[in-house]
Amino acid sequence: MGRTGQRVAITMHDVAKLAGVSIKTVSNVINDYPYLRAETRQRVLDAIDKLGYQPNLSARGLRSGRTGVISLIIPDLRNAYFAELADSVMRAAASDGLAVLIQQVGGLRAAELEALHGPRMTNVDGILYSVLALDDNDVDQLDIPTPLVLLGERIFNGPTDHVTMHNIEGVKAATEHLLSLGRRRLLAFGAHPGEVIGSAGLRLTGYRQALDDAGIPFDPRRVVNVGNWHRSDGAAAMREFLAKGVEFDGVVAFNDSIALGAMRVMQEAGIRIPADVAVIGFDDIDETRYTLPTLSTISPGMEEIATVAVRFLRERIERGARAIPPREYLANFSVIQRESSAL
Amino acid sequence: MGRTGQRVAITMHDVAKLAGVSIKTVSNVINDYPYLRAETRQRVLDAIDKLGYQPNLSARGLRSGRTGVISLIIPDLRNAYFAELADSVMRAAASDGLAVLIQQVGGLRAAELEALHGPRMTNVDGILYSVLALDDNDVDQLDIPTPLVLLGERIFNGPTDHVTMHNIEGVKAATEHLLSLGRRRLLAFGAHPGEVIGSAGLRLTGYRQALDDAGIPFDPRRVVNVGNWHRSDGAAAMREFLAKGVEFDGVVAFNDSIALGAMRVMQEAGIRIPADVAVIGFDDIDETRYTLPTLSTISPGMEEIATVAVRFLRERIERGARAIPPREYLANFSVIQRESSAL
DNA sequence: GTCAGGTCGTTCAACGTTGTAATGTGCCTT
DNA sequence: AAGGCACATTACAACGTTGAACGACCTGAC
Repeated sequence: MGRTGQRVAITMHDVAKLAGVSIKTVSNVINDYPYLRAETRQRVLDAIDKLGYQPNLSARGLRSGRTGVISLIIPDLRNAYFAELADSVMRAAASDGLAVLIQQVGGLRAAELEALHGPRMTNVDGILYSVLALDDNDVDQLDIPTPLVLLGERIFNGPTDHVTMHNIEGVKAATEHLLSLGRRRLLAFGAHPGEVIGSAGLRLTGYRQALDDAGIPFDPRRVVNVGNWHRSDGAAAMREFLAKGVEFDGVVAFNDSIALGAMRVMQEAGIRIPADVAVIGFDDIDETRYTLPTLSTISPGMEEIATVAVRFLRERIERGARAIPPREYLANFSVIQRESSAL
Repeated sequence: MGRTGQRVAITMHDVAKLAGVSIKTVSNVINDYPYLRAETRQRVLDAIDKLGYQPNLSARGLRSGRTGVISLIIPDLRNAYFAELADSVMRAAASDGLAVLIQQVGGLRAAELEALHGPRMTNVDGILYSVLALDDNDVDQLDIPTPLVLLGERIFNGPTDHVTMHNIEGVKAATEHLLSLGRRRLLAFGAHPGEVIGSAGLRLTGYRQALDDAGIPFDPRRVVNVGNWHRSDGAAAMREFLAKGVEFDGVVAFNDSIALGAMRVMQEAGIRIPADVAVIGFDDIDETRYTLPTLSTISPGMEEIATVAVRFLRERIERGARAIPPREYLANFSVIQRESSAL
């Protein structure tokens, strides 16, 4: 195999010679071409077995234009939500025989663009892109030849499929859940100032809708900004908020990680959960089942999102990147009540 | 691009024509061939820019035998330890310009073998393999033409590099730490019956060595088996153990996840941590900093492991899979004391 | 004035596979 | 008996790139 001469791999030629057929017949066997005598097929399979032949995927990729690999662009695997998303996507892809190349872009604009436009995109059949840095103004950046399916809340009405969750309705239901417990002074925890679209913007809208519907006045002092959505950011934001002395009896956190960070800080401060403050998060990541107290949350239907996203992408790969008009899919969510919002 | 005619990509030919040079010169520009007039190089770069040319990685991979992709074989991204490992590996690889193809094998023997021997291995420059299902008896399965570096505790003395952590010494230090607090009735939490090598076997050895050195008799009743090492397994094992009524005042858990599951169950049962029972885990996953109480643990030097593993692999890729005799590397560990074992 | 050696660019073939089209077979139909 | 059709296999070229080798030009040294 090139360069230094080491690694001389077995090719179709070797198999063909051993089986006494043409190289194309070997190819036909591998690709399940129907018109093959059973005896010929068997002879080829035996030769493949004997030599331990494995098709060269680079060559196949070059010739056929298909690599059997899709890429998944996400900010960061250290974030439990994305680790779980990656897991779900990989399992959905595996059942279609697709491998997944994960590209961590850390929420950096340049890195996201590179993943979309860089050379690696020539090497994958399609891209699953969980948008974080780009927004609606960058829609033309999505006009690439590779089949593409969007995830996340940053871009709606893009030129291609978009699979996402009920952000507004989910947080609205979360808020209503805390209201139903009699809590009235709820924090919106995780806002991004000025953001309208995007997870933070949409989720804040859900919070406000629930308050409006219940006839409870909106109090901007109870909107807490949290820049990133890791545990440590939630902890820091809560620490700062407590220092202000604004009263509250419930927290609607915009994701689980910041809810857990905040919970930890509240407990340090002697606040009892749920007795003093009820908490609900968003995402239903695994660890919410094992914290003390366990965390109520919104399950956004991640498995469904992963399955549908891979299916949409596979359809675009098979029928052509532009052959299908853009689709929008919203997964079903559900409210999971646990100890942090028990009666 | 093949099949259906859509996606006609720009190739070196187009660039060459526009720049008025041969296609090989374009290749030379891209590959930083030194003997190029600055003016020629610029002309080519301009043409590349103008056309938006991106090299076809399948073709490059076929011709040169290098794809710029390494694969990382791990059991499961839902396990925080492996998600963090994957993150560290990907960042280390990215700084070498390598992409990472993660293969989740769920600890299944067949899946691990497929990842090692299947066709995908023809498509990657090297493999980072975190062994879980195979063991010392399978060493000959590792005799593959692709450069390979092993992680994990299942296979020592394999035919290739092995990068791992101080399991015995780490748990020994963890045990000594609890002993230094005056605790004497320590659980070894996470054993696998009969296992000698492998994380569970080695870590149990560390626990016993610490007891021996301190002259404390080993009590087999305080060895708790935990089949898998997810939070839920730790929770279930602790629930079962508490039912037995065996007294204890410390828990040496063989990883953080089961420590957290166990901690949660103990707290439900009214056990105060660390007042009644001190707890220490292993791995130093992110969430141990945010639980209540925060979890003391052994930091196994994961960043170092990832960096060294990628470096070893890169060296094997560059110099040939067999050109380097097997190396063994053990990362430095440290004891991280947090609230769960505070005085 | 010649030659060695560095500089700059080119030609050619090959990596291993699959799409297209063609070539055989045999059997059934008319 | 000739044509038609389903089956079975093959020859050939091409996918886009890079390694090997070579040629032409220039500079400086003797």
